[in-house]
Amino acid sequence: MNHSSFNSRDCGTCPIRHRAVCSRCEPDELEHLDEIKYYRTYEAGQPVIWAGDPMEFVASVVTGIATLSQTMEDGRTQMVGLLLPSDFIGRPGREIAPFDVVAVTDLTLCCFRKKPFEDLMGSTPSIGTRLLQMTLDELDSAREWMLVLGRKTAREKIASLLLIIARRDAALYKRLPADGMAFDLPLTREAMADYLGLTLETVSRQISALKKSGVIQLQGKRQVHIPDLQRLVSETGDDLDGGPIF
Amino acid sequence: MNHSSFNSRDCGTCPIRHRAVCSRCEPDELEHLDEIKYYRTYEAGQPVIWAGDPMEFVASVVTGIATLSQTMEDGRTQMVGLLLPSDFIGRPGREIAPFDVVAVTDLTLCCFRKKPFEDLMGSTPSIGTRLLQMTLDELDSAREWMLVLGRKTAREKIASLLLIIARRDAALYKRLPADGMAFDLPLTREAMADYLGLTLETVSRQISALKKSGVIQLQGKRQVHIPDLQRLVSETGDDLDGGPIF
DNA sequence: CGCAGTTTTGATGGACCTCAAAGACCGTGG
DNA sequence: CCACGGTCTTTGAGGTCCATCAAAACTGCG
Repeated sequence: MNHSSFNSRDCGTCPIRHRAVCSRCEPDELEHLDEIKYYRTYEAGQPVIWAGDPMEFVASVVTGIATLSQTMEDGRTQMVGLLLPSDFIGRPGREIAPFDVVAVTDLTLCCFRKKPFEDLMGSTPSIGTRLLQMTLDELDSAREWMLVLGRKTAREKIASLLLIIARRDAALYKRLPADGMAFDLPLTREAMADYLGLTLETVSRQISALKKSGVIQLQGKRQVHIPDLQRLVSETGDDLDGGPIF
Repeated sequence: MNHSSFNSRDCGTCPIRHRAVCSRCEPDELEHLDEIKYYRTYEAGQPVIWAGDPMEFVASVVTGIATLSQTMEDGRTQMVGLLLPSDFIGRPGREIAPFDVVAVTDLTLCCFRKKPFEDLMGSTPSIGTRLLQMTLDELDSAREWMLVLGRKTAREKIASLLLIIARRDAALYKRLPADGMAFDLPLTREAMADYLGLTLETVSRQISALKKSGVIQLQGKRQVHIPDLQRLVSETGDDLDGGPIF
């Protein structure tokens, strides 16, 4: 995957133009956003914000992946979100960041200082509307993930994560997820463990087990091949007839 | 606790007037809402919506408590939210309910048919703004709960739940949570287990253990007394110096 | 090659689940 | 009043899944 930084400064050619918080904006509204936006880049592994820090800006992920996570005093950590291109970071009306944000791959953000963004939101309903829609979707996703964390077995958790990544990967390339698809795992075993509420050893063992039973195939440590998507779905424990896979 | 149904039809005396989705509305805006609102009541235990059902309305909880939950085919269930007075049910722009909603106590909802509500949202920015704020708060809560589900021990989970209920109970009566406070547990052991990702037996055992070590005292099965709030906080595993308790 | 970071694999133990039964609580009806 | 049934809760015994501790294998890189 190519995570080279995003160079264009033109919203018209922006890769997340049609999905991000600005996607509902008219050309004249976009101009206002354009005036106050600026880009920031982070290398893989770099922190973007620590929980408790004051947040001077809000931002959209343009390219790359970041994680949103929480850490307890004794070091236990739980990832609470995976931030992909078009996802929004920060919230209007909050001074302090509630969670850590860390770049997993090289990362480009389209940033807005908080105050000007809030002002613009007041005068541009389409931004608030879109942000509400995105936030409601995020809330549904978070609640679905609560089922994974609270009730699924380690094997089901791994299958659920693989399916999510497969779907997002397919969406990124504007295809439907299908049999025979392959994708890169953008996360280390430890990051997967933090997402799933497991240890990295358990993650490794369950991935090996899924490989052994033929649900997935691996090329190296990170490249995953799905021979039978329905098989993977059934391993998640989710309802099979719950509508379309995507 | 008295969950007698809410009788008044006047927004001015509505108990959730200052916290619900309508809290930012001006008097004239409130009139429009008033015209399209209607009340529905449910008895304890009754379902409000099943996941997959079409949703004809959105609503605010006026009195009582409801749960938002998800169930797998084999019966494993996970509660994903606790709906208290002023909380909002449903979302504009979605046809199908993603989760089950069940009344835990007797429940009164202030309902709006979806289409008129959406129309009103378009012309009344203060509703959308407030709904965005509430949704962002809900999202933060959901993410905090993910840490509980993914990383906390059974004992820490119980303590976390008791603390949340203690805070909400204090907020309801507009007091600060304090030493010596007492409150009713509105949930059965099974409902607590579904919230915490545990079995009801484990919930029962851990409550007994907390009682035995003096962190809580019980009057009957449902009345809880907290002799030392800091003690309870420290049992949650959360950061102690993380700002005010409430 | 040697080293650091990541992943795999193994051995062991413990936290929590499962199955089972008894006890507490509460409303109903004899 | 007390017996009765239903629901909720507690307690016990045993098993299992996953965490923990430990070490080896793999990967990429100077």
